[in-house]
Amino acid sequence: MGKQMTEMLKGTLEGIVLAILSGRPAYGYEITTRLREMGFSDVAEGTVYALLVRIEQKGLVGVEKHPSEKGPPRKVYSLNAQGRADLEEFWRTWSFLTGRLEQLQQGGN
Amino acid sequence: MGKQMTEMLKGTLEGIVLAILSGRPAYGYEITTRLREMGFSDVAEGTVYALLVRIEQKGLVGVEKHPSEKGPPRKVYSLNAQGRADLEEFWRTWSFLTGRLEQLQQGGN
DNA sequence: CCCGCTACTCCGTGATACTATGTACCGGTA
DNA sequence: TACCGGTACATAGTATCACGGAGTAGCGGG
Repeated sequence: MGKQMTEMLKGTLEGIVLAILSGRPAYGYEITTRLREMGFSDVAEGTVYALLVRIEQKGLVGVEKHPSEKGPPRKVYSLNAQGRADLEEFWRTWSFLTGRLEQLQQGGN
Repeated sequence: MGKQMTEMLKGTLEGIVLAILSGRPAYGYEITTRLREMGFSDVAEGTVYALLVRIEQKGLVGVEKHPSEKGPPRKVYSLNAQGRADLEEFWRTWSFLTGRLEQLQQGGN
């Protein structure tokens, strides 16, 4: 995708990852793969790892190390209470935004 | 609104302004006011002016100076062909994103 | 023995919004 | 007159976030 998508993902990607984690715990490489499968084909790996560090430092997730059969140990992230609260707040902000945009798209300005 | 909104607006605000201009030409101060009325209560004035300079330099809009009865002359921006194309591209990117997010919100992950 | 996949990390860059501040024009009011 | 508030635009500095690119490391297969 283009530059527009890159900019639009700012602030949204974090919510997307939180939403993914709300389903079940996951580790970085897995999350990157899932994002790619979803169609976010050029989300950079480094971006995802940096984001995970960020939400960990914000205290939105817990981390556990699990050995992998195929490489270095995985850092499995799981949403905690604060993370769930943050996700809800994200959805509120998101729906506010979609509401306004929908209005704009229908020529409602 | 909070910091989440600030981050989410990155990349979106430009589309929003283009959408506003697609209705009819407008000048900076007016756009800021309209954004506030829409609920984007803390979009900074400086942000809007910087954005307008940006889209002008990208060649998405035309500019005309009109005198004002109440202050300095207004710089009235109007969408040109390239701006309309950019706006359409914005809507495509936006609907891609909303599609994925909708899926995620319905626990579809 | 190297290649490719898995898995994580880090540094520098670019884009964007915010804060804060400044300039300037105008009308109303004390 | 002097000042204030609303109109209107501009800019310098800061923070955040995604990307590009490179590096480290474990593991299994040709």
